[in-house]
Amino acid sequence: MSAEKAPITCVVADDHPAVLEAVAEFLAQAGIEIVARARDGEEALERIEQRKPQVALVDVRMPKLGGIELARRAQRSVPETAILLYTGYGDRALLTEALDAGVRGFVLKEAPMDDLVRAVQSAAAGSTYVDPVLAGTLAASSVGNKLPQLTQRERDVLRLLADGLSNEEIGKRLFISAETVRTHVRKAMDKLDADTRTQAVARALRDRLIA
Amino acid sequence: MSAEKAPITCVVADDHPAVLEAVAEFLAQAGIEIVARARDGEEALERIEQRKPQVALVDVRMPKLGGIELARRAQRSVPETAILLYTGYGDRALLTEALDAGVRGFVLKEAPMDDLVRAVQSAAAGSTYVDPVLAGTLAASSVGNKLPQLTQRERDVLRLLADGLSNEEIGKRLFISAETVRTHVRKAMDKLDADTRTQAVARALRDRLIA
DNA sequence: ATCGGGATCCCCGATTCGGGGGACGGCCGC
DNA sequence: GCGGCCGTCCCCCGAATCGGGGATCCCGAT
Repeated sequence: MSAEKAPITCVVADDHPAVLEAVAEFLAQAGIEIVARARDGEEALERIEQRKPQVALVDVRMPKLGGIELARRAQRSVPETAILLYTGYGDRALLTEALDAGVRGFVLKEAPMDDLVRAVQSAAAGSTYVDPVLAGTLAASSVGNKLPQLTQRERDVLRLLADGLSNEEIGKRLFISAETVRTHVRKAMDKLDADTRTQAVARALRDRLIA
Repeated sequence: MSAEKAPITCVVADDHPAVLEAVAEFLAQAGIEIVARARDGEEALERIEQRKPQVALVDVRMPKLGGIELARRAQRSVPETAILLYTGYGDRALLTEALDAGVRGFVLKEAPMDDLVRAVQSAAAGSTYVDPVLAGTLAASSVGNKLPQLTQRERDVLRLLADGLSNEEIGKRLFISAETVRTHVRKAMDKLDADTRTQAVARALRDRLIA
């Protein structure tokens, strides 16, 4: 018994043609059956729902529908498909967000391509593959290093703060008093462990808590 | 006369193995001679200086040495090599910075791979290739929409500001007075057209003027 | 040689911020 | 039903910031 079991079925999605081709080609040569390719999130979701592959290897950043949201939806409609994220970088926010979106694995684009095969095989086998580098990040974040949870209101305020509005102006915009804005800002600063409102905004931006 | 002129020589550099393979493979099939491949900026620069290819297709973000800085150095040591940037996205900051770094072209990773060939050929022929999408951005930015140029000092100050330091603390850190810090902040605010220091930091972060 | 820009420093008055406190209603979960 | 979180609003006070001036020095470009 060697190469004669049914091949793993896989959908590949990436908005970069080069990546899409390379990945699909490589996996195919490794004996994995590429049942579909997609260039954006929506297309990927369609293909996954149509073909119900064992594995879907998707880019995180794609037009129309990002990898995370794609995973979230595919999780509901096609739970038997394991979603693997193919990402160029990994920060805690992405990691944790993807985790509870039901993602079954991470592969870094910097990693050797052989890792792709291992990841796909792991995912198909039901286990989870996480890139070693990301695993480190993950470990660090689970050892008490969880990133703060901002409320919607706090994000609203920080967002406007980042746009240069004063407390007063933000209050007018959100139909609340400047005092309340101050409260939100201070609570956000507290959560973000920031000494100044500016630092709070910078941290929120860097951690992608606000856009 | 068709396929029998000397092939264009090209170095390809990308830290993502998938991209590196795909691009090199594709260009090779298009009759372009790939004289070297590199996985990071330093390696790329070495290869370029050794092989002096007509074209070097390099990723913007690479370990050790980014594409822009690579272009800047290669421009001095090997001016006969045309540097093509292969980038996943294009914002004005990147575009303008790359332009005066001597970059000879841009290709988006989202673009069809055939564009790669055209870009390489254009670059080899001495002209400049810019991805249509980026060309749009470029046009928009040349119609008075140029993004601000911050001085090193201004970036330093904004950087520390983003870390929550006060003027006083920044001054201590940079061995200048808090008053001078204020001046830099105000000039940066001025350039960034920001109403508050917080907005200045947010804009600088978003436009990647500071990290 | 002049001119501009960058970096440095200073003063002022008005406003805002940071950090502390308290308060009230609503909603959700236990 | 009660505690806890969220969102809202208010007070005080000292410190910092804002926006507007002006000033000096040096270097590189013209």
